[in-house]
Amino acid sequence: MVMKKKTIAATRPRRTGAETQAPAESSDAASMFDPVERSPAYTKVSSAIEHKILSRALRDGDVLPAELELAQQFRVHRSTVREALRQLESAGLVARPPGAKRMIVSRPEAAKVASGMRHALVLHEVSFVDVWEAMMVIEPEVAALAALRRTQADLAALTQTSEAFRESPEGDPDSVNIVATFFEQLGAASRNQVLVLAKQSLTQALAPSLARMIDTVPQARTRITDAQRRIIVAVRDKNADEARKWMSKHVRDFKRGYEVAGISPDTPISV
Amino acid sequence: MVMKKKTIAATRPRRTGAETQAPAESSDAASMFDPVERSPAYTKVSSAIEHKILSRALRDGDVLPAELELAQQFRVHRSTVREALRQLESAGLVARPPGAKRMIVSRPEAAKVASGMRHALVLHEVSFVDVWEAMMVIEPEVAALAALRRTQADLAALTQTSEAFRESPEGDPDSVNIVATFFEQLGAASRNQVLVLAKQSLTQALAPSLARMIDTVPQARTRITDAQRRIIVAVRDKNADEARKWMSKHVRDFKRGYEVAGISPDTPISV
DNA sequence: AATTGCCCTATTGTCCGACAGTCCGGTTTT
DNA sequence: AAAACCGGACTGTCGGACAATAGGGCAATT
Repeated sequence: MVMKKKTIAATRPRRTGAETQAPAESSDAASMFDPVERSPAYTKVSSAIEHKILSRALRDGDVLPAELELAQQFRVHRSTVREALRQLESAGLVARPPGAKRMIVSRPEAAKVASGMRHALVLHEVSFVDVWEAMMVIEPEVAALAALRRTQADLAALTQTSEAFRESPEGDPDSVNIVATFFEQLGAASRNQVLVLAKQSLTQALAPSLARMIDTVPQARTRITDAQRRIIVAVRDKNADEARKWMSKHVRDFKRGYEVAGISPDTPISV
Repeated sequence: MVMKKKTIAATRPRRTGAETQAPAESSDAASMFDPVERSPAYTKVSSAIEHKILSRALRDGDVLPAELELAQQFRVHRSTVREALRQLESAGLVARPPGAKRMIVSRPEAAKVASGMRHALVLHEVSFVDVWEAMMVIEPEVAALAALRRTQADLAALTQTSEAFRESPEGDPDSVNIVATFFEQLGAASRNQVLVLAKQSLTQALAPSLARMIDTVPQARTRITDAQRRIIVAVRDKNADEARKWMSKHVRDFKRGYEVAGISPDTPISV
């Protein structure tokens, strides 16, 4: 167990070196050689594992081998494995159940993906209208689908959420979350995971400024309550057109609210 | 070395045990204590940096301090910093320009976000119809927006791409990429970053199976060519309704293609 | 029998220290 | 001035260490 390490270090072909000077003697505009891809070991390790996960050789819930064992299998140092694991962890492909030692393979949750998208939106200084526009595209259709596919349980959940919103006190900072939940449940009722994923990012991105809006515009609460009620009725009656129509109004109202609140539609969304 | 552990074990409040029996004598279902949050240092470091980036104290293009310096500032070991950096790297918040030493702050590219979403879709075994349904929701509207907002350059790009597709040889494995490019450019023309992000994931997710479909169904190529032509005309004329209509047909055709190719709509999309 | 206390082992989180390979900017040589 | 050279600053990776803890097993206790 002592000499193994030496052997490895000697075997390992100090990765770089012969690559940098190649381009010097290429003919002209069209280069003769493609830049050689030099990727650090931690990337190699992480993509190896990632591949196993995506190809479902490792399935959701499987326990990953211990770091040391991985290190031995890949013939790299444990630190290297750990760096790889951090990549996968932040991608949501592996996770550690609270208070567990080993990592398990997991599929990225909607919230995780959404937050990645939210980061992108924030950093690209996407404006409120852009998000709103996307909502105008997606939400009404989702509502329509939900109306067609909802189960009794979906309906109950929606009703309860709407109830909760109606009863939430005036300045309750939690109100927005309830509104978000309503959207989320509608997504769930649409039985389309893809749309749910896309939607969630939007609501997440919008939430902070929406909160301010609701607190500023007095009519906001009643308008939201009203829209929710209409949507619920449409969903209950499996009336896709109505659902679409009211969701459309509902989302459109958001923009109105922003205008009334004096928030410019071009304000970039923020954290 | 023997009694140290004893002391520790005694001090440590055996977390799990305490929780499980708490509900026994508590008033009812709600447990009395929240689980204490224990997060490793690498997470703390990475969220500290993440926060600085999202709040734009660190802006796109800024060079991060060297690992050693970060380690000193955070008072942790360099390895710990590196683990944190890997997290940020895989989130796309920092990146290293090819052949550069220091890391720079960057905003997650559309492709990055899209691939995160694609992972999620694959692992959740989302079926082809789900993706297709989402496309049916998004793409026509994007086309409509594109028609309204396209510039001359957008139009040129679209035309060129469509041209490229028409000229691509029969079994060319690159054909799908050209189709994808067409969608992407249309997204760009819509001037809505949010929709672009959402779209891209869908096209990415669909691409592999789409490739098979195109190769299997003989009529596919002409139908695609035709649809593209119509869409381009509509976009040229700034005719939103026509653009929407033809994009709708175009996407619907995909499903038809799958049916003809004998691919079940419930096939989960794969890598 | 169920609970509690104690110990051991496998593993993780973190740290130290080291070194080769490479990038970069300045210096010397041609 | 262009080319070759050089030393410092960093990164990538490694070897090695150690404390803390999750998980089990075993024994003492209720």
